[in-house]
Amino acid sequence: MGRFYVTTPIYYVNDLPHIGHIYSTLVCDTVARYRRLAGDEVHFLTGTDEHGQKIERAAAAAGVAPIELADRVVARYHQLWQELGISHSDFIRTTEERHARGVREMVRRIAAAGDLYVGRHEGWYCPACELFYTDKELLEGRLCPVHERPAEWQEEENVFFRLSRYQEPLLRWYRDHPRSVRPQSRRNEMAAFVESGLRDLSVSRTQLGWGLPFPGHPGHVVYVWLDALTNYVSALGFGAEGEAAGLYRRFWEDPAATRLHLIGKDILRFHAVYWPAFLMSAGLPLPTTVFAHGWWVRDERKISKSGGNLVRSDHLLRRFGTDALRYFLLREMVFGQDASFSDEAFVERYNGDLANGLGNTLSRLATLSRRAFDGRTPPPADGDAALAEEARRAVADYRAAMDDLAFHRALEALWRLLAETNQYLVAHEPWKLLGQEAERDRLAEILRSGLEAVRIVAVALLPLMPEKARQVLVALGAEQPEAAGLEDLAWGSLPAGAPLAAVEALFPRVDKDEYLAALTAEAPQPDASPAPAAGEPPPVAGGGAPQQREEGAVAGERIGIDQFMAVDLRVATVTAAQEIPGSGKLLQLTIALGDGEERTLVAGIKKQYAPQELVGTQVVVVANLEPATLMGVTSQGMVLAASVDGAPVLLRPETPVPDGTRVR
RNA sequence: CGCGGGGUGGAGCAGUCCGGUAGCUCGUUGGGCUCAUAACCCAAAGGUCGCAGGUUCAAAUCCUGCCCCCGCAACCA
Repeated sequence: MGRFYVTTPIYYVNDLPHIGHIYSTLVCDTVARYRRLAGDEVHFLTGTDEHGQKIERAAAAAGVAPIELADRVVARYHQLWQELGISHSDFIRTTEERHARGVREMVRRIAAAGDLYVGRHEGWYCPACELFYTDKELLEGRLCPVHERPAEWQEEENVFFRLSRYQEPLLRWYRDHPRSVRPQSRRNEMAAFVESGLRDLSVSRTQLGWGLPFPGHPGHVVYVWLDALTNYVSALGFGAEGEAAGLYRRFWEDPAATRLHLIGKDILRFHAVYWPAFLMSAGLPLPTTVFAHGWWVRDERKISKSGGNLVRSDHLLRRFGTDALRYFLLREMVFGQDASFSDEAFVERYNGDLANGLGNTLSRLATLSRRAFDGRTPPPADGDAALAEEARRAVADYRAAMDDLAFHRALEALWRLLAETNQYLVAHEPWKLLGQEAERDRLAEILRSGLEAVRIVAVALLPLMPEKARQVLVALGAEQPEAAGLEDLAWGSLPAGAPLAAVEALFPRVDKDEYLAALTAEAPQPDASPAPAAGEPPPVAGGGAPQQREEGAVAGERIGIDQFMAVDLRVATVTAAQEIPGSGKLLQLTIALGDGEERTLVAGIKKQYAPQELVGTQVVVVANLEPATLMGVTSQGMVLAASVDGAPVLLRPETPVPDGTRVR
């Protein structure tokens, strides 16, 4: 019995939700449901981060006010969380007044602690981008890399936070609280980072309109991270008076409460360094644990050639249902590490674990029991001691794993019990006892034991696969599955003589080859989203895998023949090819375009082609492309290649043709 | 010295924090069962745990050094 506060990152609204957001949120939901099962008072927060330049720009591009853009994306989040059965208690938006109030209070306290001062931030600034660039980022002649216009030397006054003052306190926090940052490797990483020295942090911006006004500094807005991170307390009512701050007192100030921030590893530093430092400065309690999970990466093996890198969560949801996706994500990732997603692995887990494992086990037991006992669960009987013991062990392992956020191990323990149940059935062959009146008690004992094991698995699955778990419990005659608690993991509470519904397949088996073939055939529906602007990493967003996207639209608008003809495509022979020192992807090519004209060209094909195999072969190049300099080499054109999952395959004439031949 | 992940039977992975018989899923082969969603059960084959040192009675696990692979970024005009 305790209080448990769990948060997702707040997601940046310039991007639609993807698998990374889904995963972070799903994990939090599972934790929240588990703590509720354990009888804790739980508060589960998620939300959106809506300030910042990128939002402002994206909105301008779309011709709407920033808040309208935010509203749209937020609607998508609400819809998705509903589809996924996310059980959050609250959804905070940083554009809400309650949040602004919390931020004001946070800034006030930090200022009162003497941790703010005004300093200068200076550098090369591009007025068009509204961004500072480092010398390294600028093009030759101090040109903006985006606009190729001269950058201006600008000095900006900023409010700084004395982060440097918290170096030692942070190190002490890591050292004295082994669970402060998890997994341990991340805590080491943060400790090393802090040990290497902390510089004060600029916490205001003047270049930005779309943000919270910085108290006491007209013309400044609050730095997005200070703004965003504060959501974890502002949503609880921090900065409010009386009743309105009740949640804050219960969940943040209560020393006995657990405060868990679940995040993706990409935003660890903000949560494990800046946030605790802000809190220390403001005199607030620190989180109990910041847990950084890994990323989903799309594996390289080509399951669907045209599918690109997208994890098609919407497709999976439609085809397999929420709980199947939940199961896969929770089972496949070793929590804390990276994991790879593939359609093949998904179907295999679906068929092997869900259809064959859980579904079929339930199905065979239910059918036997219905036949033997007139459509009902078995009458009271002794349970099998051996299987009960195995269930007890599985539950113990499950609970230890869940307490440790090791979902993959928790599921493993449950599936081990299912396997043991199947072994138990084969060992006792209840089907041979059907219809033998003398063996009725014996049959009741066997089936009751098997069903009991399945019931326990279902209770344990409530936090992980809420809907399917509930279905199983209802099928087994439970009257109020939603009222279940951890105590129901004990052996022996299967309802006796309850009507046992004919169970249709819980997870209908899917033909793997057919499914994968269908995926390949299907056009890759690009899940249209506002293109994320490149640049600084998204604030509290992240929360998981920055999803890799298939570049470019397959088919955009049509163009006229004249537009096509504007591209000067020509055949050329590679006369020399060499590596560019220090480059991992680029080759420098010299090509002959006929008429004795030679050009230098840079191509990103080093990983697929060796220089010597290119010399003497013909390729197709864009001859009238604006030159560009890459890794110090100026490229006067571009080699054409088909891009297969990002790997180039060169286009070459079928038979040799004169250099300089036009391609059309 | 850019950041990160990884190298464990044929494939995909646990196990490494906290040393003690090397485990799971899939696949293969043979057998069994027939209640169940072509499912379920048993058995077999198959592993120098990347390499080299070190610590230890004992190392996949701890320490040191090295090799290789993969993401991301710098760089795919």
